[in-house]
Amino acid sequence: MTFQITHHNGQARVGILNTAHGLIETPFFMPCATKATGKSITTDDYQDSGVKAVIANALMLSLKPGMNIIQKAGGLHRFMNFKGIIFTDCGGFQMSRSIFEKKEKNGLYFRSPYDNQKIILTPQKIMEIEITLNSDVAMMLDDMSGYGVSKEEARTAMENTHRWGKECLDIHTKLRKRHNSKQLLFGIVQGNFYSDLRIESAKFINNLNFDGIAIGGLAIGEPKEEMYKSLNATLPLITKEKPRYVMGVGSPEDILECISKGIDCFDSVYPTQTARHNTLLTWKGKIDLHQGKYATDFHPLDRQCGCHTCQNYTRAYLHHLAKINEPAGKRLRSIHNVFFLQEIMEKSKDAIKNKIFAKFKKEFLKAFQRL
RNA sequence: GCCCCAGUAGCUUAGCCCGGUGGAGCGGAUGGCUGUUAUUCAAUUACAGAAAAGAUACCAUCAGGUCAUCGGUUCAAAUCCGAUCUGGGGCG
Repeated sequence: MTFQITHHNGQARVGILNTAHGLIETPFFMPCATKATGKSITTDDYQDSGVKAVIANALMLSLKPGMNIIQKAGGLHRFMNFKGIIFTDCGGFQMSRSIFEKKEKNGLYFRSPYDNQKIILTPQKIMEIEITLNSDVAMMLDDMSGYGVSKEEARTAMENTHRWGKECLDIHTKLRKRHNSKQLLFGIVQGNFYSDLRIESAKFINNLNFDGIAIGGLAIGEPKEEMYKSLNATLPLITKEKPRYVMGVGSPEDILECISKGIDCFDSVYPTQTARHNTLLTWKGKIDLHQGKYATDFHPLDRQCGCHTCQNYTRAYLHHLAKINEPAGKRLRSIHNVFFLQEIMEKSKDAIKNKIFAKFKKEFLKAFQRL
């Protein structure tokens, strides 16, 4: 059995996802390892911070170091020495980046940022890449339209996503057999911020035989109400038996909100990117390390935190590292934020098991707004 | 005692010559970062390519100044004039 729900608390649930590299309890949060590493943070740092799963990017890895090197290394896990579970994203999100050129019915066209080579990402190609990476969960190729596009554009993107979804599924089934792989394949719901498209997409993707269902195209700069509106339109149409994944979320507030709606998987650059920009997450709110008041604050970032950074360094020291733009500071900050998010997930799971998730969420949000 | 130079925001400074109520950078404050191509500089090596892209030292908003002091000239002074104070240098 791929996924089993073990506890319920309202819509929120705890479950177990069974993958080629072991079991993982849901809900869980994956920090990014886009290019087979976090930015300014290592695989070890992730593991020491309690990270059980990361998400890497198939498109970026296929460009550098390239598939043959990862194949020679014995797969992505061995290459980056990660002992947990790896999701691979397909590259659909990179449509929002400047390397994206255009899309056709057959796939997405990119330019390599390394050498300007033309890259065509088709369902066939991306499935081959992801099987070769030997990640635990592959994401199908999707067409992600940006925030604010017209309904026609959103519909075209959704239709591409649906067509590619079916193709990915067929190709993946064959490849999985041929490679004797246990890799899972997740579908992605699109539909932009049009509720009727979301509903149509949710029905379509949900009816295909994916191992899990992701909701894509959210957390891309839209107001929160828009995001929740799309999410609310989508969720009732997605089977409760499969793991549900909201791509790109995010902030502690959004994650807790999504958990309460029954989401099981998350990924985001949020903890690491904000850490690099000197915003630290604590149980009492966000800290901007730039602020002069921390120059003489010889307490840990968060007294309740058990992370490597809080166990060993003071706010004053971290402020100093921030002021001199020392890369070591980025690492220490990233470690803390990543650990913090893992703690939120652990506490959320405990709260669901004890049937007090709503209370936990309310108390967290109250405290988190305090600073 | 005499002569020269300097004094503009917490710091570094633009403006002064040719008067029209002060700009910037750093620093400070408050927000923001949500499926991460790309932090900066220098050097070396290898590879790719020959033309794009523009970020992680980012973005947005905001607050700091009786322009050393006192006086004069003028419709108007950071700006011109005089004196004083402070700091630096030189000569006795």
